Amino acid sequence: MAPHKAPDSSRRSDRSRRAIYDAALALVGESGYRRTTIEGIAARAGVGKQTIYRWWPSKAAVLMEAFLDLAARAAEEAASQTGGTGGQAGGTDPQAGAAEYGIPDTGDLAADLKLVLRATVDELNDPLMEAPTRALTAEGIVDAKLGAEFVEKLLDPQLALYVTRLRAAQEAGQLRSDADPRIALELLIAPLTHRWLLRTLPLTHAYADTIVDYALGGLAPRS
Amino acid sequence: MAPHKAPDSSRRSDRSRRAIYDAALALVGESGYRRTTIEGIAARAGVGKQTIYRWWPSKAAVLMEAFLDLAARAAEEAASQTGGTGGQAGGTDPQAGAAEYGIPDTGDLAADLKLVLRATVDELNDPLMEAPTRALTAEGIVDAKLGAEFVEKLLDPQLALYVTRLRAAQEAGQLRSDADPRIALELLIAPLTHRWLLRTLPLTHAYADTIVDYALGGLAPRS
Amino acid sequence: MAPHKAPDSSRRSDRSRRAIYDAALALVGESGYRRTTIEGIAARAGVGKQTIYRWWPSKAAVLMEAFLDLAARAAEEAASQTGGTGGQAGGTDPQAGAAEYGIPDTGDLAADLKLVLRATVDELNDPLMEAPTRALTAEGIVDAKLGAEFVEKLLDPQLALYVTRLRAAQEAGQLRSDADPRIALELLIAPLTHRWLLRTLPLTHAYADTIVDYALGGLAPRS
Amino acid sequence: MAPHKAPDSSRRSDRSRRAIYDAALALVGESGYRRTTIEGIAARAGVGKQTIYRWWPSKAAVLMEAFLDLAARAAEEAASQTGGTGGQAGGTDPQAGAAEYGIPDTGDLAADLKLVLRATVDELNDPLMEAPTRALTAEGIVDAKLGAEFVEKLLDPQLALYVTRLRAAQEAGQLRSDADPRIALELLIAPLTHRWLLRTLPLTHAYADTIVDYALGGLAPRS
DNA sequence: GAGTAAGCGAGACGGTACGTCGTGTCTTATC
DNA sequence: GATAAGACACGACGTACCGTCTCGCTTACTC
Repeated sequence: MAPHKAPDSSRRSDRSRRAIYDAALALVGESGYRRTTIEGIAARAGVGKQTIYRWWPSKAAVLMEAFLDLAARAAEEAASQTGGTGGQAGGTDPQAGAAEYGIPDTGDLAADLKLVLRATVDELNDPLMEAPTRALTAEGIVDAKLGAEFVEKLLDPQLALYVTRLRAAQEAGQLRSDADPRIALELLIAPLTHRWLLRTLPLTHAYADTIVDYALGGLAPRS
Repeated sequence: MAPHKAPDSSRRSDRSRRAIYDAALALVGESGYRRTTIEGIAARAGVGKQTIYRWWPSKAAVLMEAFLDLAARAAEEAASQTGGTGGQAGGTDPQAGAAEYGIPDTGDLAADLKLVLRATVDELNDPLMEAPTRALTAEGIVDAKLGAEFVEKLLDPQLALYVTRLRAAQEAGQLRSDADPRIALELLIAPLTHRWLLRTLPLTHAYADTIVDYALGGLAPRS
Repeated sequence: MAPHKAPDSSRRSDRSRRAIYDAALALVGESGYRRTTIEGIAARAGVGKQTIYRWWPSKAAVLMEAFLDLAARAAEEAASQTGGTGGQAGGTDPQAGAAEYGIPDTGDLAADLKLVLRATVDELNDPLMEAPTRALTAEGIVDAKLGAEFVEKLLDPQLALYVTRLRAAQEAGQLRSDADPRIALELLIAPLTHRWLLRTLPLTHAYADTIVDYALGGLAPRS
Repeated sequence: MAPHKAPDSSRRSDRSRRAIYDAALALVGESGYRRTTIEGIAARAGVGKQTIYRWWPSKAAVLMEAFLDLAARAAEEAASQTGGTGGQAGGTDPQAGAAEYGIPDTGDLAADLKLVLRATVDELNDPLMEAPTRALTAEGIVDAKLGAEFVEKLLDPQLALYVTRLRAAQEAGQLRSDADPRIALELLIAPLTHRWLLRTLPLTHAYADTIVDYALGGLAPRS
């Protein structure tokens, strides 16, 4: 393998890094991922191309970091506004973003899930987030390495919140005790993702509600 | 607007078309979609570049058609082996591919679904199909037009089979009468797609079975 | 060796070739050879970079050809004006340029040489020719391959004219019969080249005359 | 204008300076002037790039100084071996190098010139000196400022020796009294330089001898 | 059966972006 | 305060493909 002598990150220019994040997100939003080029990002950020190639292996990696940074900043901002500790998740990890404040636990599982899934629907339908999220997801589907990073850094932290909430529901007797929360959560999340990614049918609050109802109640007739 | 004078498809070279299909699929399988180029396909197919540009608007479109052709040929072959009449779907449409023969109806909904979903799992895990399917899906996620074509030509025909089977189940009293089959099906299909696309966790027969059980039985405890 | 599959020169675009010549000469004249870039030439010529890289191995090679072409066109023009028959040199070879019409032979060797050398002085002092000629010469000094081409295509044809004239002088008894014309000519030419290349002292008509006198008469006192 | 605040040369690191000379000469010898880079010199010399930029304006200037230093060291060595005062040139100027010991004066002008010109031929043919000398000369041809420096520091001191010897010859009646020594010398030197720079024909001792004979005796037949 | 028009293999063309290299400036830490 | 190290903005390098174009050639269809 290429040793490639890693650059000295202590001397890295923060100014350039942030400018690159901004430029990358802006360009992807404006022109789409395909038409966004590294040269374009560099030009827009007022940065030499080499500064990008020095710190990132690919355009996708730049976008990924920019995206993570965006989420982190959003979370920080949210934290400073609400004054802090949301739910059960420890507040120090900036990665998980807005979702880190956990899924509420009012005692009514169905209601709590609908609340969260409706929020997810809104987020997915947000035109600002759409372009970069789609780009990143699509890239991850084709590039296994990037996909793994995407899952690890963005998806898994969010899914963990569901696991937590579902376990609590199990203890409260609102979820079958023999159900695997990790799989149960997929029954809830996957249909939304499916519609969003493949654009088969519109993704609405009503749909989210229906999914919760079907998943909890089951498709088979209750005897 | 120049109407672009559509070429006379009656004079089209079938030999070239097939060679392009083969080259496209082979190259995507070998080097990935990204590294596959139109020039590369033309060279491998022993074809002029213009012959590709004449008939297809994009690399993705070439791959899409190659893929549809592959599915059609596979279906044809399957048909000639089983002697023909599949399920309820009329056998003349080559598009729907292998799935067109329908979901069996033995009277046991759960068993039938598990059978079909296990087959889907196998198909998704088939390394031959993996690269082009992923490439096409990813492209469709970013390019709405292509995505629509993908859904219309490949996905919808398959989903229609589920709708048919689920409606039958409803009439047989094995599915809640108030359930929308189009949504119910997503509860079953989406988790598989989710795992496959995002590679979160392994996609196995056991997982398919569990999904069927959870979806039919519901996550909430039976009273 | 790299096979490199030579391009099909019969399909070459003449328009592009000439545009490249013009751009190269103009840029070298305006900004100097150093600051002239292949990208710049391509842009100025309205040509893709690859069109340059396809046909020439280096910037120097482009300039060399442009220069030869310039000389050829100048010669052609001169020919069409004077109506043709120059001196003893056959008029069909476009390479040698203006010099091909030979060195006059009035019977007075010294006068003839002074005439020609004064013309050479003027040519070397012509600011239009200066930049590209210097660039080419300098490049040839460092790059032996290019230098050989320079000598073969530009210098040797001119020197041959001197050989011819000096041989005639020998027969006329105006040049020592034991003198090698090829070497004799260097005594005449080299001092001019020397001053021009190294810029030691100004290069004037008087200097040319003096060189002829010294070379013919010898530096030693006549007994 | 920023006067560029000249650095304090008293604090300059001699160690670095010499390392840079060595690296520059070595690299030019190994890879040619073109492929030699300032970064490469710095790396090879174990020196920061800034140390080069602080003290020299260009790559050519570095090489020029390195070359002068080389000549000076060679002269010093020669001096310490022969025990000292060579000819008429005062021994304190290190610039002129080996040539400073002057052109011998045995009374036989032709023999003395042949001796010196043969030595020059050998020096020009020395493969060690060839690369840097060619590089420097070529650079000077294109860059007038550098060329002037080259002439002033390297060429003129050597030519002055010829002037001295030729004047002596004039006084001894071996050179026409009306001949300008500065021009006469060019008749002798320029042909050698010409062959070496342009590589038209091989540069040999015999050639040097012939040049002396032709130049002294003249090309015209002696009456 | 000759004439003609389309598709075809081939590949040159004007371009855009790639990823790398070197420039000359600047900053940081060391001596 | 000069130095070794090296990040930075910049710009050119030479390459790979893009999508368009023009060449002869082959292959139907038309008259």
